Amino acid sequence: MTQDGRLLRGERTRTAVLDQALLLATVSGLDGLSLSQVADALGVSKSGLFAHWRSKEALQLAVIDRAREQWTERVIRPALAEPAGVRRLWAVHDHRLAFYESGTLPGGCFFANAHFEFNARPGAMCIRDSWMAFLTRAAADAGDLRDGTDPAQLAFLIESLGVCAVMRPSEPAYRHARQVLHDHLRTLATDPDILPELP
Amino acid sequence: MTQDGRLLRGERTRTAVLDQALLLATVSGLDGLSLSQVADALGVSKSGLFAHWRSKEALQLAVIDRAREQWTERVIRPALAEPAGVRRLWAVHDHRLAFYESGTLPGGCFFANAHFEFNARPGAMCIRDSWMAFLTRAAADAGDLRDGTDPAQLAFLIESLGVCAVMRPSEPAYRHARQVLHDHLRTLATDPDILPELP
DNA sequence: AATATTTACGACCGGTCGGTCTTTTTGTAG
DNA sequence: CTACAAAAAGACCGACCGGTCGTAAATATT
Repeated sequence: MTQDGRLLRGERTRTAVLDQALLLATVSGLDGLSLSQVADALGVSKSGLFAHWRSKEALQLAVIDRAREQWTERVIRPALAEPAGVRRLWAVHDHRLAFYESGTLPGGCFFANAHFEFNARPGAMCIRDSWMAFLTRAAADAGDLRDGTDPAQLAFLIESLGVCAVMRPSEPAYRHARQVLHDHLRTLATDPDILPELP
Repeated sequence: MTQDGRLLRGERTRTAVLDQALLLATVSGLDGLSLSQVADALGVSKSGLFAHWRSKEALQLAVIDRAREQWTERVIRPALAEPAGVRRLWAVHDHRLAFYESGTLPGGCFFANAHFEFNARPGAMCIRDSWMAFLTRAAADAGDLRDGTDPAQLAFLIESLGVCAVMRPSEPAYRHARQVLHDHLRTLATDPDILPELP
């Protein structure tokens, strides 16, 4: 670990800028994000940002990386702590909704927003591919599902409910998103009772 | 009907501008839409647009109205042609996906895009409320569903699958979106055989 | 104390934005 | 042909955008 106060200061502002930019990006969009807005919100000068990122695009890429780290820590890691199968599938869904409910990002979900922002533009989102692959893998690795269950189809359902819930964050939406998948998993699981009960 | 050639010409360009603006709005976003882009794409001057709409906001509102008309004609009206109940619920889902598949709007779904664009900003989308109300009503009016079926929950599932399908338009996504709801409706319907078979 | 390095700032640039104003073109009617 | 009205064009404005450059302040090294 470095002890240089200059580098420490730089690292501090760098993370502060990234956090602020991530917040603003979920509100104004990754493209609608303005360097002036980010700088003003933190009380720093706009030109100072260029000492850390050579262009707006570089900052955008850093923001994406930051969002991915956050997603991994808040959703994927807790799910991997559960045993593979129906419990892990439920955990990933539940932690995802809990992350949305926490209000960490005022704009809901960074990736959903970004996906809809760029869905018709070149160089689209490749991140979501790995996310869907993760869900599909989690469904395929579930040995406690009835034979004939289509992993891709189940992954699609889980993703659907999550996206729609964050689309209009409200108590009924989160409740429905949980209820539908809970019911569905109970019909698919060979032993439905290993699922935690809904509150 | 007016016969004045001047007014006819104005009406023609007005609809042409609205069509173009709707296309661009699904790509760049309703806010990211630029009057210069719209004008250039049609080979007209930017200032000429202000003869029809006094501001960008007025044009945006007109675009929203246009999108709503299109949605009504392509999705809601064909669904209302079906008898109330499980068949109508299926029709609204199927026609919606077919509209997405037609590629009419390069950006997928205007309303989904707009919703994610403004979900964290004041004066958010009120249109989606009436859409969800329509879905919920269609589910509540279904007399051919098993007792105990929650209309709001079923509407949430239908909306989820539609949104997720347009999120990444692909053959598997559309297939999954149809398969999941088809299976689900068959388990809910008192007479599953009135549902049209999937190809 | 002097020097080098890293962070941060203020002034400034070209370009695009939404919007205004004046003028020209296009079509109707007397 | 003239008078008039609607539509469209063109020049132009202030504001904001991403980005550059020279410089000052803070920190470390010698």
